[in-house]
Amino acid sequence: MSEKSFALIDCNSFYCSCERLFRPELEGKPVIVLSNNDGCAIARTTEAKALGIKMGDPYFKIKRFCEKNNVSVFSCNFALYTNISQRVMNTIIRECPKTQVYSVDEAFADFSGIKDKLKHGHHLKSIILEHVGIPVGVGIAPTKVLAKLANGIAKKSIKANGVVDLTDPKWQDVAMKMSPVENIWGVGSASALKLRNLGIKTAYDFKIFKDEKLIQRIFTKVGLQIKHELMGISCFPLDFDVESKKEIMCSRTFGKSVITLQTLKESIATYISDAAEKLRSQNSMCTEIAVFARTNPHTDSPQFYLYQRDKLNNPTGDTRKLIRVAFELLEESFRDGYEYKKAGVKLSNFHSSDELQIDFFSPTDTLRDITLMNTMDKINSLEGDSSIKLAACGVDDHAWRMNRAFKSPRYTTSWDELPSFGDKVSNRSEDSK
DNA sequence: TCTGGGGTCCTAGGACCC
DNA sequence: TCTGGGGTCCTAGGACCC
Repeated sequence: MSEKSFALIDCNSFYCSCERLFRPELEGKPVIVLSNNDGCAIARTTEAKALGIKMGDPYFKIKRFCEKNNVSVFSCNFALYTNISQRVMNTIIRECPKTQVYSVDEAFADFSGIKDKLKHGHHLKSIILEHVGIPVGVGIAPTKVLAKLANGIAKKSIKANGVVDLTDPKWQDVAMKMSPVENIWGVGSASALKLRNLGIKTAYDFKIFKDEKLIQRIFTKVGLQIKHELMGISCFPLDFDVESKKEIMCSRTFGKSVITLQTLKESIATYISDAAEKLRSQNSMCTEIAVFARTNPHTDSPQFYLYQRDKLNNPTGDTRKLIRVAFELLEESFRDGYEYKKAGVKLSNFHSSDELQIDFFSPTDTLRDITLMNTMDKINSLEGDSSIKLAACGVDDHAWRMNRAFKSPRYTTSWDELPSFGDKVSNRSEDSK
């Protein structure tokens, strides 16, 4: 049996490259793509990176700079990116049937048994460019972590011309000595700091570090697996079942703050509709639903994080039912007087479903009509009562993750502790201008 | 002073990824 | 004025059971 081998194919500045497909004249020029509501930069070409534009830079802060430096700026178009992504992935899968689609712009292909891996990598790269028009980098190695490392070099090195093969352990060591621990896939800032405190500065230092028990204790099982992957021992096999999500979330930041329950409800109804559609498309039903909304963390105002979740007695993928529960949860925790800046829903705890959907209320158009009609009554009239109990007000990993700012003392989840807004907002009944 | 023990399930918290 | 939107996994500790 031949040695295991993985190729990581990663699209260059993917969203920007998608936009460039339709604007070829932007080749070689700085381009960025903005998030929802044109909030911040979420993709930059190398030219834009070279200008110093950072991932997540708020657009209003760099707008002037972009104008001055002729940076082309695009609002995001996820429908387009998803479509282009599928074309890229299909092209890869045609060439390498054993491929794990890892994210919208990345895939791991099984390169085991391929004789001239470097040549095959170049072939993939050119065929994707030719068929879809998207430039990619290819990193080849015996483990995923090393393939990731190879990919990083492939994108940076001019000599590599987009493809790097780290099959040879000698080259692995060379690459690892060049790579600071922060660059290892799976090592974030918290772990990097701890590793540096242990005197581990490069990927190579980590590879040759002797005390595995210590690594396991400090960085858990995953940390040790990463170390083993650096040593050439594959711990993360290809996973072909990435289609099936375990959680489905839909959330948005609002352009303007939302103050009324009714406006919040309309958003939540839309999010549920989108999430439920995804749920059904993977033949799942959920038994847990969460609703959340938060105030704007980028201000000095008192912060509030509304969060409610509930378990459903019976699994469902029915939009109506989910909306009704979501509305109950929302009403239960809605606080008048707060300016909500972001809201969302999360469906989880899935059961597989064979029967599907005949009864399921899915067409988004119909739902839009309903939300536009602006009434909970309409929803209620669609089906009988629901006697679902409300969960206690709580916080979960999601709340924590939403924004670290919420860890600060100004963040409260207990209604009794809510700061008083006084006259400032008490008369407000419309959503803010 | 002494104060069962073992097992399972669930959740919050922490870390990481794109 | 204006600050993204998704995901996954692991572990400790509490609740609960016998």
